[in-house]
Amino acid sequence: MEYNFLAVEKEWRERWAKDETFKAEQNSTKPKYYVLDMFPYPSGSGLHVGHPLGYIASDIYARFKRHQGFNVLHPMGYDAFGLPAEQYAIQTGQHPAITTEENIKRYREQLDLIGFSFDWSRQVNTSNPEFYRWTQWIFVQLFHSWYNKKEDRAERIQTLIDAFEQNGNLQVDAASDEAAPFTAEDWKSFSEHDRRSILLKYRIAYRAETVVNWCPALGTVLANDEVVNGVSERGGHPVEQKKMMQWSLRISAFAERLLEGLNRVDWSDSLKEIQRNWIGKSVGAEIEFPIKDDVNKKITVFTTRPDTIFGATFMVLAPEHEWVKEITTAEHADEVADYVAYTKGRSERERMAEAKKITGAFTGAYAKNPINEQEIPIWIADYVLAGYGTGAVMAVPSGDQRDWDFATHFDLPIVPVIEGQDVSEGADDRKDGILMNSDFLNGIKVTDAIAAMLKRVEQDGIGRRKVNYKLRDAVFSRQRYWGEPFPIYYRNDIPYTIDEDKLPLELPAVDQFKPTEDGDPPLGRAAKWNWDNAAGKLVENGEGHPIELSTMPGWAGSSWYFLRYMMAGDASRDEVFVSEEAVSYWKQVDLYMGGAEHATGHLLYFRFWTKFLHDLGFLPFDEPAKKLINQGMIQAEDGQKMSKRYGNVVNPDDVIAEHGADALRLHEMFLGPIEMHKPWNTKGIEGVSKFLRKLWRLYHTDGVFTVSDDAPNKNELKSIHKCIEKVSDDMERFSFNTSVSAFMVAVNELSDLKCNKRAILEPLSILISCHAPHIAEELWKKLGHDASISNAPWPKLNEEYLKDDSIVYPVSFNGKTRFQLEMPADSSKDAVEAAALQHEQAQKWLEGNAPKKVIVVPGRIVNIVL
RNA sequence: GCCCGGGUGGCGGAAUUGGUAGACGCGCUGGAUUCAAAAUCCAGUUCUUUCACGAGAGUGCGGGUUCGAUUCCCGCCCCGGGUACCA
Repeated sequence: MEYNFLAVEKEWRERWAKDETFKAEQNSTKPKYYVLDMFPYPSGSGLHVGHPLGYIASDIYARFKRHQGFNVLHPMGYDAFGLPAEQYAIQTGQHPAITTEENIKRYREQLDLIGFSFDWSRQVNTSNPEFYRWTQWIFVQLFHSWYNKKEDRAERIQTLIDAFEQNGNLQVDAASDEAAPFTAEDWKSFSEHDRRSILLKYRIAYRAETVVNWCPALGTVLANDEVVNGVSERGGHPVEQKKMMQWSLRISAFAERLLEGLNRVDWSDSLKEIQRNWIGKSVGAEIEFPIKDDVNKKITVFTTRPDTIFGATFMVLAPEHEWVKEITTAEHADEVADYVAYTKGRSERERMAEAKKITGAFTGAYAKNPINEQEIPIWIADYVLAGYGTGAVMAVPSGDQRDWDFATHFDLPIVPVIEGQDVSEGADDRKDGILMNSDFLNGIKVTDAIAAMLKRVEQDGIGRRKVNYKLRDAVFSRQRYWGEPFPIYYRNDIPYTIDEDKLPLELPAVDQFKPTEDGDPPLGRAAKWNWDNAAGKLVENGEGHPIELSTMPGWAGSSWYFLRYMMAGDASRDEVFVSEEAVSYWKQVDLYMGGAEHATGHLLYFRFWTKFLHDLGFLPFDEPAKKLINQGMIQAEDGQKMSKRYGNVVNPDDVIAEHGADALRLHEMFLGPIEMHKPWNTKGIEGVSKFLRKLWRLYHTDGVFTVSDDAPNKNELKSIHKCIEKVSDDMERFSFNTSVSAFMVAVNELSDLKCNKRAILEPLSILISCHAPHIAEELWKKLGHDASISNAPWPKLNEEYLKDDSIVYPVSFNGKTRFQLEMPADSSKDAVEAAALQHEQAQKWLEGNAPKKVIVVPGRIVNIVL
């Protein structure tokens, strides 16, 4: 009988579910191993064959770790809040909870077919109140915390209040919005309203008027990583810049630690590099330039090259800079006002599209170079960003291309300050060389000149060393329905948190999912969306206090979900977001598998929340995932992206119906290295199907299961141990494509040897069981085992069996292989050399001459140099 | 522009520390089995040249180091990803 994959796979799916084979132990003396996949957003179109690629790879590794005796946590869940379900709801009136539920059901069916070793008892669903109760709870902690720069950690807001009561805010070094200075006496005299307003500037979850990416079509704000090329990532709608009052999270306070932590995790270099660039650290100085006609007024610039200050021939302010109006002379007032109006009217898209267009206006004012008193004109231009540094730069056209372009366009002087600097065709930003035209820095190397200038700036009191980061605080509110409600109500416009024991604050019913007529978010439609704090419950609108109408963004739940999986279904699940016992046993994720597209979104926020929760003492680690692998994308066979739009989607269900789940798993791995993008290949699956049938035949004679208990011979042992060595090594390197070929080699060899011996076939089925678990379980059962193969110990390599009696040496002349020479394995170097030179073929190449040199690498090669 | 990856047969890819380039699979060619097909099995398959034995070339291109380079170094070209006035 041929292998009936349909029956076998169904049988094992059911048995694994019934026996809870992959349930992680909660109290275990075994070492733990945590394998996590990025959980999917359950979309309406279901999974295509590209989606499970990473899940298959992580599943193989999870199974391998089980064979090695680890207590493996390998969970799965759903990132269920999100825009598509809401867009669908707006169009159809169908509640997103219902469509989400249906989509989850479909996802689960598809996932189950593939034979993953997930522990479903721990599944999470971010849109479930049982889960988002804790997302809201973490938000409450973020609200009641501040960032203490002196201690370099997040702390409870009470330590800040204590500090204010003792010394006011003068001695406090916090990551905060600008707050006017006050003393302890002042603080004590403030009203509650004033105190709360001040504290809001310090909270890690704070509210502030910020310039946000507003998407009118979606009716919401978007985070920077949700905007791609000036349009929304989802839907491709135009995005404009708008000033709005929004909730933000103070991730920028963690910038340095987010950067430093990258050195302690085993993530791909490219991913770390993306995050480093996104965080964008630059070390330099702030230097003050007094204004010529008002020396008390100083413009502060940020520069990473203070050594080039003698090349600063003009100064540029962002059009939004607070002093533009004040310093502009009457003569240039109209021109400057026109330019400011022009830049305001430009959308983000236009700005990006016209990035090369050089525009600007002269203010008529001059600044004094604080080092040499030279007067330089002050311009405004939108190539200087208001939101970065100080919103003003000293322009050094000889060393900065943007300044060079600007100077060339407006005919401003360009002064080289480094010997050999060529500024005829463009700026020359060399970081080596000797300074010139630079007064006391002349003749000094760039690196030393930077140090010397920093010292001078600090001595003269005209500036300070300064580190800037590109990383902006994360806008945390969305004007949408399908997200976590903020556990916040407003008393006199001041936000207050809802008591922790009253959470979750569940999403209210609304008649429609659109914004209100007044332009309020959909939650503005809820009839009962006010809070009575004394009673601790929702009340009719008009009573109590209004509740926040925005909801949290899609990445809220995914920033901490990995912790929730650690909680088994025990009682403490309702008491804490994650218990101390659970987190001290499971600790960090050991292997995280997911797409690189989350580099600047999820993966940054996930690290940020972990650091925050660590600071507050909830977690014994501050990096969530020790190792991370980015699986590549599977493209359609035509090389395009797999998408409904192109009609080139391959559904795993169809592949499984035709070839089985084991074949799908093997084929996806066999396509190539896990991190690489690669096209799907429908034909290629025949190869792995054939392999599975051949494997089956190894255990069967004329369709009847036949295995012998005879002792294996040398060749058989060598074959299986070669496979053990190769596959064990491949597992540790996540090289799952090469292990598939190792299985094929072993099965081909054992078929040739007509081997049906238990001592060989038992370890073989264990080796294959991570990749092709269904067939392996069935063979294991036929071999007489009652228990699942998934806990069978991994076969042990015995190197004795790999050794050969003889070695075939390739003999090359001048590096070109000419013939083979078989020698006993224990032959000495000299014996190999002598045999090679005496070989009849050697004579032909030597042509009677003596070789110049003979190189013998024992066990490897012989090279004869003529 | 800048920063990361990558470039190997008709195709996907292998070669882990510098040591026989092309494992394994797909495709293709020929054969066995079969009434026929499916399935299975056997042989071949980098290119050029040769009836063949063999010989020559060959890992994007050009140089270098080395007895020996897909692997290390220098300079270019192309493809993919990230980022974009971040001073």
